[in-house]
Amino acid sequence: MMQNAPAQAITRKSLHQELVDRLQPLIISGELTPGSKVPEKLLCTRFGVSRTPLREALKVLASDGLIRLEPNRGAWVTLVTVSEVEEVFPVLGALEALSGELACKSITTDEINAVRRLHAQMIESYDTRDLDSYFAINQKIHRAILLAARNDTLTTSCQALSLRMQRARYLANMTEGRWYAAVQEHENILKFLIDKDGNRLARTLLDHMESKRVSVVQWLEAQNEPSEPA
Amino acid sequence: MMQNAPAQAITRKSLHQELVDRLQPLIISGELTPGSKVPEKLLCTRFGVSRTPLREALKVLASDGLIRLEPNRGAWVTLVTVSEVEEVFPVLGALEALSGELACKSITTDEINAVRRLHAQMIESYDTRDLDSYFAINQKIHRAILLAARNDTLTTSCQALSLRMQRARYLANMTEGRWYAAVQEHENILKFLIDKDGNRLARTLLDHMESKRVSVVQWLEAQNEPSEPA
DNA sequence: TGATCTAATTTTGAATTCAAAATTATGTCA
DNA sequence: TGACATAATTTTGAATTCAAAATTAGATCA
Repeated sequence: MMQNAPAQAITRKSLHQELVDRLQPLIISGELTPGSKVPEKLLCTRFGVSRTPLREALKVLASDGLIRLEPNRGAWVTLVTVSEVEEVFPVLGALEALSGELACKSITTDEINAVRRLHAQMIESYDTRDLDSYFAINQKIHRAILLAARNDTLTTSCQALSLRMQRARYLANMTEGRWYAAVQEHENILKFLIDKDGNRLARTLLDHMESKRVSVVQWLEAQNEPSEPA
Repeated sequence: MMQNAPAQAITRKSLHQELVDRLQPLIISGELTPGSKVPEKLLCTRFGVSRTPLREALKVLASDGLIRLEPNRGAWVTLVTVSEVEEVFPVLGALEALSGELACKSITTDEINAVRRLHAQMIESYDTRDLDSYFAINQKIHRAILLAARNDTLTTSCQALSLRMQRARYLANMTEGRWYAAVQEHENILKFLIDKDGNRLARTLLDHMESKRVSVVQWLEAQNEPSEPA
């Protein structure tokens, strides 16, 4: 069995890690429906692997909070709840603030220029109201600052929590007002980064995250009560 | 096979989770020698399980940074390096600071009193120079504050990073001077918690962590160059 | 009809098996 | 003897197998 390789068969490096990397986007994009059961058999077929490495990957994803394992009942894609958002954003805020602080100490001129370019592109996406592009570039900016902090542990922790929140991100269609405010916040982020003003950058990133939290929670709450028309 | 249960056989709940919980202490205590290979076969025998659940557990521990998986070469117990300590402590500092801030908002009188009692016990351990007991109670205090913050995500993140640093903790036999200073810091921690002064508590926890970082790094560096007698 | 119990089926958890890779042991030749 | 190549052994990675648990389907009876 398993002689003729299926469509998306995997070969390189550790299989379970490869599977973790492949499953994450499926969860974040919502291709695996939040709240639904993880279709173990289907995924095995899709990736052309047996249950053993897939289940190893599920254990890792569970420890990252992207899925939940119910003993003898299988794996379930976790839902982004209001209480989870209320929990994760403050932590993410503290970590991003730290990343800003550290980045100001180690960032190079080239890296600052790279962020400058990303910022310009992001403004362009804002002007043309291209939300997908805006989100993608936004992410890159935050990641660039994170990498400039030169702290792998920080990077890993941030990324893990970000992933969980990205499940909400793709839904959170911002209001015009919030979007404008976010762009203003990013102007300050860029400014303080250029100035290498760690304190102010940290504070701005924290506030930025807090605003995002409010916005995501509002959106989630609106979603949860569509059946209450005054 | 596996009919007659071995010495420490496991039965309840998810086997891989149980194994994660059992392996963590072995790693932190140093019973599994840092830098050495994880003896897969031996552990299977010891816990009376097959390789499948054990290997699942190893994947999870690897994603927590307690072990390192080398494809086709097996699992290795990670060493606590200076660069890792330099990375993890600042992150842990930011998270503990946040925990202090949040704790001041939600902690109950009962919980404060519990911390007060723990503090008194810790002072007792200090007076009798009982390092093991001191460490254990110290941990409990930090954990009590963490729990008072009412943020599971924060708790989980902190615990994970703390675990990694505890591998160093059990070695880091503090100097008399550092120990005294740490106790003073804890006096302030208790004071600001009672006052519910979030800002000052956060700042103190951050400084406390920074002092710890310096102390652990010094100790590690002393360990690494025992072969340079001036 | 519908509630409840039982049997069949599916899914899950974990042991076992098997092939591939790495390690160790052995043999050869300078 | 000692460097190198080759064979035997062990270890690893992943598929398969098998028992236990959960789910579903079907039968029984009020």
